[in-house]
Amino acid sequence: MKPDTNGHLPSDCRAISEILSRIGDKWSVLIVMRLTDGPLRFSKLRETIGGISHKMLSTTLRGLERDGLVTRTVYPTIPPQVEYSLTQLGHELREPVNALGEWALRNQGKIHEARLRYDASAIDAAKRNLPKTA
Amino acid sequence: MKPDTNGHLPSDCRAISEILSRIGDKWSVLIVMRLTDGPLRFSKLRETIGGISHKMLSTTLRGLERDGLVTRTVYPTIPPQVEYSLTQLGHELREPVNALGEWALRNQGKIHEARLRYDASAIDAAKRNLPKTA
DNA sequence: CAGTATCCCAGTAGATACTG
DNA sequence: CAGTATCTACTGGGATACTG
Repeated sequence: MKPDTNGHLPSDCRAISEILSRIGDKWSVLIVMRLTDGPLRFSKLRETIGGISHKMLSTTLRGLERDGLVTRTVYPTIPPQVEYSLTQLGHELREPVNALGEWALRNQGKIHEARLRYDASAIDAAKRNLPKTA
Repeated sequence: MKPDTNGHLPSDCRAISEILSRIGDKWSVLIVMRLTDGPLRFSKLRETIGGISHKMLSTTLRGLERDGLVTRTVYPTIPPQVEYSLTQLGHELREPVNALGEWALRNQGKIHEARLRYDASAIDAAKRNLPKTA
């Protein structure tokens, strides 16, 4: 296999792709970020992340736990208490994710402008195709 | 709004989440990586990325173009030729994506192990619940 | 060659209700 | 409180066929 200009093999792209499909879903990153400052209980986690359903929080947490990014601790009290916290691996993940986040923050304006431009020209194109309707 | 330990606001998390949902799909990153070394034509792009359907390549490229990450250039030859290349923004995106990729590469072993552990204990738990069946 | 449109299946996520 | 199960709606993505 021939490395590209960055010394990356094609197979590396697959690895990137794989990890992205793992954390690229709607909630994983949000959960990891929320656990940055310390452990949180299920319900607290759900509060602080707006808009996540009971089911999705449960499902996503199990996925993160399975991949060793999050630890689940059950306190056998009544009513039961369950705490979630980041593992070492989970904490380490935050670094590249933050890098991506900073890129996003830095460039969200440009992306927004690009979209406006694109959508505007798409409308123009549509008008050229449908000059007389309405 | 209160910054977390990294000086990030909760709204930043949304921005991260948003960009991730943009590039976190199955193909975007793969396409960006393939365009690293220079422009490629539609069919060439499709060849080098294994397994992508005609439709998805088209759809994903349009999305990347809309966000200003990719440029589409049409050469009015017969048969028509269309070249895709990264914009400046597209090239800049590669940096944080590579960082994530390197994290993925570095830790894929750990993740794999964590999964094996998790799955093994899940099976054990299942066995405890179903001791006599089969 | 490049791209769009249509059809269709499968996986995903929400709402709701129930259990330990 | 934490979590699972079910049912349903929506969407993503593949196959195919057609157009500039």
